[in-house]
Amino acid sequence: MVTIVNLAETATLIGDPTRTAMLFTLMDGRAFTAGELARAAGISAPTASSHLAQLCAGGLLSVERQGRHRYFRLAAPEIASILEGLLVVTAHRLPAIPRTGPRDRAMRHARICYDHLAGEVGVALFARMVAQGHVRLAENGAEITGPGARFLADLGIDMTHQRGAPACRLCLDWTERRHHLAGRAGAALCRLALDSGWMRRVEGTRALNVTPTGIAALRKHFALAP
Amino acid sequence: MVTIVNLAETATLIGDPTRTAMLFTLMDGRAFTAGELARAAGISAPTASSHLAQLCAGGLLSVERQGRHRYFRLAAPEIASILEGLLVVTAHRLPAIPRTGPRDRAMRHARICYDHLAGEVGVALFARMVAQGHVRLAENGAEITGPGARFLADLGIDMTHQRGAPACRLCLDWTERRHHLAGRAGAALCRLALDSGWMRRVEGTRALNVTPTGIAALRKHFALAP
DNA sequence: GCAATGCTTCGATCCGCGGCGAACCATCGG
DNA sequence: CCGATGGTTCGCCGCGGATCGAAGCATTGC
Repeated sequence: MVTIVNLAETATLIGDPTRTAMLFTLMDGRAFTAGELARAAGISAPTASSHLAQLCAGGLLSVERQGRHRYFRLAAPEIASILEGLLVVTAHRLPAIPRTGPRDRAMRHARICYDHLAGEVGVALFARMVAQGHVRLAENGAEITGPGARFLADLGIDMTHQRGAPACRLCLDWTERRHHLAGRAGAALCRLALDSGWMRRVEGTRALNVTPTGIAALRKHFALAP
Repeated sequence: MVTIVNLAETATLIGDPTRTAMLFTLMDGRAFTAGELARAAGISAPTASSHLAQLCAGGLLSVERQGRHRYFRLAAPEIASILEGLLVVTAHRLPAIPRTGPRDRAMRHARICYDHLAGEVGVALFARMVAQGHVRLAENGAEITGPGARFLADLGIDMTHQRGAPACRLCLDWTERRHHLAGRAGAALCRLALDSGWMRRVEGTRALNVTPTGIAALRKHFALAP
């Protein structure tokens, strides 16, 4: 019975207390970095790396590289169901989720991520573009729609006849744990925001201050409340 | 934190291949002696005794003394649900599953899951009951409607004035990846199918053979084509 | 460029646990 | 009583895996 052995492997993966702690941390559906999960489980980075590799190989976690970070999340909703099912046999209690991310409010609100916008503003902006049909989520990332290209052109961003880096990349937001827009389009929007005076860099950090001009522009072009 | 450790202990209990084999043997809802489980798992009596003691201490099995025999069974229907759920995740991880062989075909078509029907027949039967308004999907599982209670009464199943285990539970089907009916109603339907000669157990497995009588009955009562 | 940060690999250590044989206890048939 | 059968306890062995420190690789920030 091959299936029995495989099932036992899956259960063994869940069975280690350290790995269980990691899985529990991930049970809210967000993604966490390897270091965050190591701290959450109270183990060293090497041990965490080993555990995470096993969980990925076992199909319980999926991983997304982001610069020097690696974001882990549950590979499927069924994983969470299994954990809840196991809870039926044991006691019930909500897991403690570590508060992570920068303490700086400005950083949370808006910041530069590499060459594009991140934080609450970046995530909300991307969500609006998807909702308005300017960006369509695709199999391997996202793509700009016809109306989206016209919308960007009105803002002075020409996305046609360009090659090299992909136009749209999805970037997992550090503080929001949701995707924001990267790639050439994301970089262009970030340049636009800085060049138009919508946002200004805060000296010495990656944080961005949204100016009154920016608040008005975000409301006008993206129907975003401040 | 305590719950995490307890949950990990439960998963570890399931995680040993030998114990998994025992649990699988017990998944048809019947009780087996320690010696039978030892032979089924291919281990010596002392080892089996140790494993069974652990499974009982972990709340996965219950035991019943009868003379010099000790009969073990799954402690609760939820245990079977967890095992099936783990199978779903494990099967999801393995893309290439050998889906051939007559024994596997019979298992996929109809089988017993603890005390109720599973497989294509079990899933289809539940789907028909929902479509016909006999069962209504609810927030936390499902419930039998008024017409559903009358329908079951016509089949000789009385679901009124009973307490204890819930009437309707949903169980995720291992092979179909959809829900089938568990709980008291599911168990009653399974008993009906066996007692009425609709299906017969295949010796040594959880598979069920649907008899010609059963095919006719499923068509008549549930409008199910074979 | 260089330093700092995040993560992985390697090597070594150590503990837990599954496995069995032998002996022991419990129950049944006579 | 006495053997036969079913199960458990005990002692021991060996392997697997969890852990960490140190070193190495990759990426970012300045």
